[in-house]
Amino acid sequence: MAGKDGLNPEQRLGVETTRGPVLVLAGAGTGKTHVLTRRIARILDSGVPAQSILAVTFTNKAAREMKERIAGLVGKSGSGLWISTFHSLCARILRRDIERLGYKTNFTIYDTSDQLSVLRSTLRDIKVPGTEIGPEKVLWAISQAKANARTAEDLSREQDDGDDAAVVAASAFARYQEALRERNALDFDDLLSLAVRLLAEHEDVRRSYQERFRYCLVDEYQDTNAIQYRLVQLLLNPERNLFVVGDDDQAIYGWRGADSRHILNFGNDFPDTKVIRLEQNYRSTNAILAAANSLIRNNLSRHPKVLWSALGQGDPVICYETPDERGEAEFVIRQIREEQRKEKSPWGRFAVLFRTNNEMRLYEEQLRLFRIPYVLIGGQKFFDKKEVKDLTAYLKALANPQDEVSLLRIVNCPPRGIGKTTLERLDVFAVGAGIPLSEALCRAAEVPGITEKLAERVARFGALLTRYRERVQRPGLAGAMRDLLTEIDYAAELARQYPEEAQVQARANTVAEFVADLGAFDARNPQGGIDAYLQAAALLDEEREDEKEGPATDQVTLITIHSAKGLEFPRVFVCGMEEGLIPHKRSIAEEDDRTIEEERRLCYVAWTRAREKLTLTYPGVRTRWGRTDNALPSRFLKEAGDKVRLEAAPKPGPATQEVAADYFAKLQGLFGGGAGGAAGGGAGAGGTRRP
DNA sequence: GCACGGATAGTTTTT
DNA sequence: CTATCCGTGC
Repeated sequence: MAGKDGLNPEQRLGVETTRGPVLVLAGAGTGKTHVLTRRIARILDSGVPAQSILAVTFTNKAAREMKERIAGLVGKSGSGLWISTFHSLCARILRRDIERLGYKTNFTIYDTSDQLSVLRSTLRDIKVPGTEIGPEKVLWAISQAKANARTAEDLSREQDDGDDAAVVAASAFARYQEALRERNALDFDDLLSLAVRLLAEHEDVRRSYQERFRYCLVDEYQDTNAIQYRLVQLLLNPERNLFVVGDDDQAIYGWRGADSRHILNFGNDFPDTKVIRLEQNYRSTNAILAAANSLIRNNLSRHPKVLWSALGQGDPVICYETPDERGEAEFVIRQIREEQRKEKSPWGRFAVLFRTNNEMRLYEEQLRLFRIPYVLIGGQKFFDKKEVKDLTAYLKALANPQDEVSLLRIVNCPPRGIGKTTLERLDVFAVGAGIPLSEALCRAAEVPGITEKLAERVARFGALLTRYRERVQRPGLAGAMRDLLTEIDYAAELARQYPEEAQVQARANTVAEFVADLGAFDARNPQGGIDAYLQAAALLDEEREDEKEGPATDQVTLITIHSAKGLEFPRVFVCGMEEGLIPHKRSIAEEDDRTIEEERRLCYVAWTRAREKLTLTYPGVRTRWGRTDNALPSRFLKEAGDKVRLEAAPKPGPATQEVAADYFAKLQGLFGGGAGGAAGGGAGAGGTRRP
């Protein structure tokens, strides 16, 4: 029952309660972003300056959306608001005062592969006895520790559970951290933990932020981890105008250290908390909500809520069993095709949700077969592509001379004949002289054991870096990059690396895109600043495809449940509703109620993405890694009781016979008559990929 | 330094 | 099954 201000009574309470601690329990689709943005607008209206308000989100997308919606509400008076992700907030704080922690302000942000190469060399150094544990697992444990606000000492004190990775992590942690510091580099977790350390240890810094941010708002509070929780506490001043929004039923990032106890115990942290429950859902039909409600009721640790909607009963939720996973994909895509034709429904209304990325392959195949436009969300990110990594490594090495990881990445890209032995000698020399490796390159002639010819090659590379190091400090990054690409003849390097012309072309396009991205940055930032660019690049995952997208794009969405959180679609299919996937095998193995509850929440998130109609499917048998196993319907289907009907998927009727013939013709066309070939990778029949 | 072959592991992934 | 990583051999 919305008032003329467009708010229902609970939402209005959330908007108007601007003082003191407030917890908004916002069920799926209950308009929490609406409340957040309206509340910020209200605070601004009351005369509070924009720079006194801080709103923190988890994703860039959420931050962007919030900014846009506030701009729509208050226009220019919203400028000066701090609306950012946890990570970019911390990067901003650190950029200003990180020197107090022994880093320089031109620090580099390391991604996972950079982290791994640091860790690999750390592990090599300490040679932990009898460990065949992959560095990935160790890195995972270290990251987990940082997210949980644990120090290296905590970790070595706690290694009781017989987890090998944790034991190795305990001994490697401190040295890994020191290696990062030597390289003047931070990993993603450090952005948070160092910002927290800065605020905790330096009262004047803490004070200045506390005085500045008189109103703090946190979105998706159920996903905060220990370090984020501490950050929020440190920013809070005695006024404690803290407003958190979240839904404990949608906490699905426990495996990354998120702790839903933060939202469950918020009232204990602040005994005078005002709790507001948003239970009116504006998204889904009651058939969908009834199924979701019956499911989530089975979780014990939660704030009880029951969603309802005024949108009518709607179509029943049905779960279809198909013979196998191929039949499942065929069934779902056939369903989409028929509905699209019958109801003249745009493709963009449909989304297919999966537990894992690799389930999507068969669906892609089907979509291509029928020339249906689709978008696959959650594939390889722009900044994860090899070419982009190579080029950013150049920029990183130029920006931060201590960044050895990036330097080692580019030293032989393209190959310069500088081998392992040479690099070792250079390293020994650098350590002895107390200079960074990048500087040692220029003095290769002084390094013992390096032949004159080799030394010249090394020095030439060193000189190249020195030259561009100066250049990138000035504006015009795109121009610098273009010249650099020409100078190192990166085009030839691509041709050398990839035997197929199409591959070379695709990679070259990515490179062009990267240069264009630099150009866009130059335009936005006339003063230049490579440090600013790299920081933005590390924290913003580029969604340039989105800009072009607009209303013209009309495509079916294939997406994992995790990335679908926060999104909604009129017509949703959730596939692979079987034991072993939802809930996942590894969660079942842990036989811990908490993990099974998280799986249940994941399922809940999936189901509540649907506006009009929700359909579930699972295959009777599934072939995975060459092994065919019977699949059992997910326990969650039974938990939903009669709110989800179980049926066998109907076979294609006679009406679809002609389509089947067409299908076969296309199949032959695709494989050139021979069956069983590769479906052809890369961008083909209109499928697009986006981060 | 590079190319190839064998071994290995494969849930989710906001930054 | 397949993508990726590591080690070996040239």
